Amino acid sequence: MAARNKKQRQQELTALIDSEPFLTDEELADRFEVSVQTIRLDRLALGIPELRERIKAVAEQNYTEVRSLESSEVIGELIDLDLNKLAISILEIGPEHVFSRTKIARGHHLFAQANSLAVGIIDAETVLTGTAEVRYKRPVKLGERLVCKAVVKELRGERAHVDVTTKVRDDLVFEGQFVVFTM
Amino acid sequence: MAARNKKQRQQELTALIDSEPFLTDEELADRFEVSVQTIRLDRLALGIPELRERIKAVAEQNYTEVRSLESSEVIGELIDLDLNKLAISILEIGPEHVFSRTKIARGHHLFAQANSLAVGIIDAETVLTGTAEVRYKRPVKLGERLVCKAVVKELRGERAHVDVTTKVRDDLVFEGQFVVFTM
DNA sequence: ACTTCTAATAGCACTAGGTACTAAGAGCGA
DNA sequence: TCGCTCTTAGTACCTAGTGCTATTAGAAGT
Repeated sequence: MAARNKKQRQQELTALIDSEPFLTDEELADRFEVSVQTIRLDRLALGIPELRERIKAVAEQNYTEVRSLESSEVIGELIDLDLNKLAISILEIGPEHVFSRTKIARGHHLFAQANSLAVGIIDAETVLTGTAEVRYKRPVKLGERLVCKAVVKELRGERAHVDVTTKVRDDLVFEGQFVVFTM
Repeated sequence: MAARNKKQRQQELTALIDSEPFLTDEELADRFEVSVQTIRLDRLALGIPELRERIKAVAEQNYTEVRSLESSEVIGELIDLDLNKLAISILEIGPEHVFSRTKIARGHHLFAQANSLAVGIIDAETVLTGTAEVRYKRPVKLGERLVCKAVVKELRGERAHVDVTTKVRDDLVFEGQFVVFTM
């Protein structure tokens, strides 16, 4: 690896550990062509914990968060719910939601937020999506907060029509009509 | 903790470590009221790795699973790709994809597989979803293998129409029309 | 040229949570 | 009593560190 000064090395160190948390000080020292001690001093200066703590952090994160993020009933944070009428959820776009190159959110996350809200708004044991028509109005970038609003337009028997709009601040980024069924 | 024989203790040990993998030998010894050495012998006999390896395993699971599940370019396994023409991917429905109560796959996972394929099929740096019209034909259950096929119907300038169908064996479960844009 | 400062390096003692191995005592059936 | 299992104890060693001190290399100031 090319020579660099302290500042640059520390920046790159932060980025590297962020993307590959499973590297020992020794492996890091090899990559940056400095001694292990230098890496330790850098970590100390940057407040980066040791390997085992990093591994533990990743493990604990998964152990609790992932399960609730991907398997929870509603994608995002449910902040208002009036069953069979209206629901609002908020989803903050993090690195796991975006194309790494462009930092633009992948479409299915907006769909997931909207779909799970359209399903969750209906007061029934089992609700499944029948059809959906969605339009992406503008790209959503890393760090933006998606406010998703679902409104029940029609509710007849086991079929419901739900309109969903997603905004960033007052900017419409996504809208869709969902037809969902209860069983 | 109540006294027990070796067999019972080892059974309970397996169960305990399975549900709480973050316990040290010392903590385990306390719980079972035996010496640390006994716990070590038990782990050895049962083939249970040490704490650090257990933590690492949990961490690696998340690190690969989450990245490949949530952040990979195509959701599912890409098994055929003819750019700007046709693409096929396979997604096996696991516990993380279903409503825990009904074991039916949540709609947005089928959408995600279809959407990411519709985007990935186009030969361009940046491709974004414009609109989508999707229909869910029948519920998909835990353990089923979704075979998703995307076909480019029209490609004019920066806009493309992609038809997507998803089947379980020969059974159509999902179909959609996507309009995607290149930038 | 000499001092001063910083960055980098080296060495040592110590820690947690182990592995691998040896040794020894308790309890029990034949 | 012998033989056997189970349990406990102890030692040496390992990894991936922390924390501290001492030393060296290079650049900057005067």
